[in-house]
Amino acid sequence: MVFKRKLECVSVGFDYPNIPKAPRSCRRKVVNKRTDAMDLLASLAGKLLEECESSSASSNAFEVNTHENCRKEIKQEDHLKSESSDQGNSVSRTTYEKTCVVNSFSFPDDGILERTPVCETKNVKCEGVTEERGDVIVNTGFEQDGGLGADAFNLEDATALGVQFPKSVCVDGDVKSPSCLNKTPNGSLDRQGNHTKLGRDDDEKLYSYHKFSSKFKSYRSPTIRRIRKSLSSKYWKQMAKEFGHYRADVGVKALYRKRKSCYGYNAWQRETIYKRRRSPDRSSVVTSDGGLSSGSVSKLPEKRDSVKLSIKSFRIPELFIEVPESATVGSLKRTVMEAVSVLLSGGIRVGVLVHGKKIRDDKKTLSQSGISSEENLTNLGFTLEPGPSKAPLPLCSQDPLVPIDPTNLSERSAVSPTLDTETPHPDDVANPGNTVDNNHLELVPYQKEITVDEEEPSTDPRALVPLPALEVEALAIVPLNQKPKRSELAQRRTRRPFSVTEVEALVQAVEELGTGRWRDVKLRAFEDADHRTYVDLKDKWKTLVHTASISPQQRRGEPVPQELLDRVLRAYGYWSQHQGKHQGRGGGAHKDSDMNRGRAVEAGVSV
DNA sequence: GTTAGGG
DNA sequence: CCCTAAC
Repeated sequence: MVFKRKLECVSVGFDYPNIPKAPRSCRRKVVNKRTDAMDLLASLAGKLLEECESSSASSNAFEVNTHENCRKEIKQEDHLKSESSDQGNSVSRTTYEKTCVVNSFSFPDDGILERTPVCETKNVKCEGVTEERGDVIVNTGFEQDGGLGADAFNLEDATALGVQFPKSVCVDGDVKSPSCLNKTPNGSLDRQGNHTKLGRDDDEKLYSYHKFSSKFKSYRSPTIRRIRKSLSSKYWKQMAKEFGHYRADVGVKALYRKRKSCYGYNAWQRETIYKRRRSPDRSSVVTSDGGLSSGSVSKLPEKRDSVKLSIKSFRIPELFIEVPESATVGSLKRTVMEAVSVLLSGGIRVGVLVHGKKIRDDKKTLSQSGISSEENLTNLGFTLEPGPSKAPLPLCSQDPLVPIDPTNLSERSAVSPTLDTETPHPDDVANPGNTVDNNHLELVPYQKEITVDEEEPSTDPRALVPLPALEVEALAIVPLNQKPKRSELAQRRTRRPFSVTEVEALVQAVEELGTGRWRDVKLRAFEDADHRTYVDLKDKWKTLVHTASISPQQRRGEPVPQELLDRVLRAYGYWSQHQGKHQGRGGGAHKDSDMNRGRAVEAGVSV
């Protein structure tokens, strides 16, 4: 149900503000938001795989057509075979094919492609290191030259390409431009085709993200569903881990919401397809290249003096949370969730730490900053700093390293949560398989999602960037929603079913006031019920009418006396025919007498 | 701030 | 219950 509609926006993906249809202003905002950092990170992550692929691919064939307007038509077909051995004993060998088709990429600037690499450092290595500075910490682990495999990632490439032009993501497979959807070769809308193709390999995790304009909302792709289902829980859990106690399900939900409003706001039609797989060593990787990197990779076959690193995890900054002891764990989770959300919604920046010292000069090269084989890089770290990005990620930045100004000090994100210690939150339900009442229905899908495909513990210490997290976040930032309202991340009010008594009072009030004066109804019958807003009353009335219209067998929840339902129907019918007549009139004039009169009439006519 | 509706 | 468009 609810899930179904959300299915449309299922996953994930990096969203890039290059959709033709999107108002410039919107796109701009995207960039200014979390997009900055998240795009960057996402892209970095993406490069990881790119690196992997380029290094393990037995063959690569690209075809890049450059049009005037810096439009790239990239087609890529890879048949790559990769093999590697686990650190353990088993040796896994994976063979897969890769088909990549990228249509129409727009770049704001030609120069970029030709830009020369700036990174001059040599391969360096070190094991995962954690730097803590009170900010968000990104653990980095430099890898040896040798056993990089998929975990290696070329910063140079990433920054030079993916980071700045994250047009699409390609993980081991199809690459699609967000705009592909709208621009199939024949000019027609094409959603199905690619999806279908994507689902062929069970070993791959596919993500599809749809943003539809309202007129496409009814679209339901079986393939999409499948893709959705294939979403492995471990990734969400991974995200949860990476982001502290971030609750994946809630997070997803919140994001859905956020997106939902976004979609309503802009009628975009976009699609980004992700293919995800487990790299030989079970690390999760993703590439983000927008096709551009693909082409470039072929151009820059040999990149010796590069720095390879992997970002193992992200940590959130210090969060201050205060909850009463009586609060439930679920409440605590939500609180943390909210805190994190607030943090993220406030924008984040990326900082680079070397030996615990922040490198503020974005112009410096890595080697100049002390990031090279000559140095002990165990102290290299990245920080995600809270606070609005004051230096929007320039699409054509000439700085390949850290496009985001990392100068500001971290800020604290304090949250003074309002906890409810009432009914356990649906998310607290331990067993997803359990039947839950309507209230929880909406969340069930997520629970399921999260428990599907749980076979792999994902304990690989080298786990890379929390893919899902990035994807989700990347999505979250796409928003065209100017002001990330706090409500977006606020928790939903706890459900409080109307009691028969309340229904009675409501019916009574509506009989007297009609169905168009909810504020009055509120004042009259629920004056002291602070938790009942007039909107609630209106909604309740709506459901009451519905309930009264269906057979008793179909009704759920605490049964409402038939007598009351009859009154509901009666009042409904009455006021339906007396709308303009009585509505808008001053207060209690048409009261019972009116209603009764009307009732009598109705009774005589139709009841 | 309210209303009316869709989700 | 939430979210929005329209008032």
